[in-house]
Amino acid sequence: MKILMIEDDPEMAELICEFLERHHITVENYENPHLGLSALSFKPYDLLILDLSLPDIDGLEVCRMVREKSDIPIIISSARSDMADKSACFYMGADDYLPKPYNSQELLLRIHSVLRRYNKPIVAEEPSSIFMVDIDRHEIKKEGESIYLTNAEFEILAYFIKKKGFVVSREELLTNVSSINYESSLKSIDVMIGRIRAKIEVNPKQPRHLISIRGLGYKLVNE
Amino acid sequence: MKILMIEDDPEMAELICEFLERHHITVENYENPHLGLSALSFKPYDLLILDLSLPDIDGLEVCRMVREKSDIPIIISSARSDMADKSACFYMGADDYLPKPYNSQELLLRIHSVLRRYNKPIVAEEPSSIFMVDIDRHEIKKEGESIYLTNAEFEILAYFIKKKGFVVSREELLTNVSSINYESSLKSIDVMIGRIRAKIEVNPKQPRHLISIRGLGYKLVNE
DNA sequence: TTTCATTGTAAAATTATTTTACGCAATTTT
DNA sequence: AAAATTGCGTAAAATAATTTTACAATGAAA
Repeated sequence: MKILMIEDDPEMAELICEFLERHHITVENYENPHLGLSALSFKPYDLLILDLSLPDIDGLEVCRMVREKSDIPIIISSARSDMADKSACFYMGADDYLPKPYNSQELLLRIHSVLRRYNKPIVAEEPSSIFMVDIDRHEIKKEGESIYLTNAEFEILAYFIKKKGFVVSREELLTNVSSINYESSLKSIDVMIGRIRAKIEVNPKQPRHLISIRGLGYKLVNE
Repeated sequence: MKILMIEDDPEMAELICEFLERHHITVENYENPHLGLSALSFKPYDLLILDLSLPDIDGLEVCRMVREKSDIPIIISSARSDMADKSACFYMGADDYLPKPYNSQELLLRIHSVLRRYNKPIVAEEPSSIFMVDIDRHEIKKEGESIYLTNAEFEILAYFIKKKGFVVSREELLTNVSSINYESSLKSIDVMIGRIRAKIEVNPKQPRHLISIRGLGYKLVNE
């Protein structure tokens, strides 16, 4: 996560840098817009924080120039907080506008929100669960990969996932999973478990996820 | 340009409506969030303005529910202007946050800015959709290639695309797709699906996009 | 009115899923 | 160590849902 900043006030720049670095964001500041622009064309950045009141070129003009060459998310900050400027920024292709003075927390919030829009989540969510259910799409993913399951298989596995590792008895499945007939024999559960294993286990002979607990039933290890 | 608003204060709603209508924006307000939500699923809107302090459900919860089903741009307005709420909004997938009181001009600005972001898929938000609908041209393209579809076929497929991979039941299609007579038998849906498959699938016998979910309906895999 | 494309119906064919049955293997109990 | 229990894998049978087919109804355009 690396941010390019163009801000001519060294104190301000220092302040922001320190704050963001504390949040594990690398910031590179250029007090001179020309240098900043050339840095942008040579190195990859995730976001640009641009001050409006710059020496030499106007910030808006910088914004336009950036937007001509790059899709990078842009947050503009400015002491001039009048409406006209604001509109102009968006017109130039900025993604957010932050009137000075602002507190650092506010900036961080905007960074997150802008990045979210670009589908670049700052903190890659690390779900510790291997299996994730999407009821609406009738889909279960194992490590992000969607696995094809029949109705009963889907419901059974979803039930196990819901149970978070607790042992589930065959009776419990029979009564709680609607797509298996509750009058069926308990044996059919075994068959279905076998089929689910064939689909979710690397080596179905030595299951690592759907574990049988002799005499009790099965449990799911979802990690 | 049509906006859905969920705002329980009738005066406030009236004010905003009038202002926006003067700017040629159609606004439909629901004072009850449930009604608003259901409107959203039945009709197409360009943007949602959501009040946080609602009766019955919390605005944040409404936001989450909307975001689960839809990509619509969301602007949240609220009298509670604390940071926590603000972050929560963005976390729930809102696109902008507008603390009350605000003047109408400010709102209009936000609307434009949010819409601008959406129309400019700077980084393709939906990185790989195979099927794209162009309602105005009554056209659906598969990987850029426009495919000829009859009215009913078009609406059905468009409906699937809108649903983003969610399972759609035959009943749902019957009631939501206007060009199929809602008195028709559910079986006709299957026939139409078959016809659509013949047009969009490489091998209609082994569909890879319009997948049937036994006992539930169908879903579209749009990638 | 005729024609043509589209939509809807119904039955047959096909296919997928669930269930049962049974033999074998593994584990536990006696 | 033998017997009993429990779990596993396979295949066949039963069931149920989907797809295909052929054709009828509809409705808009010529």
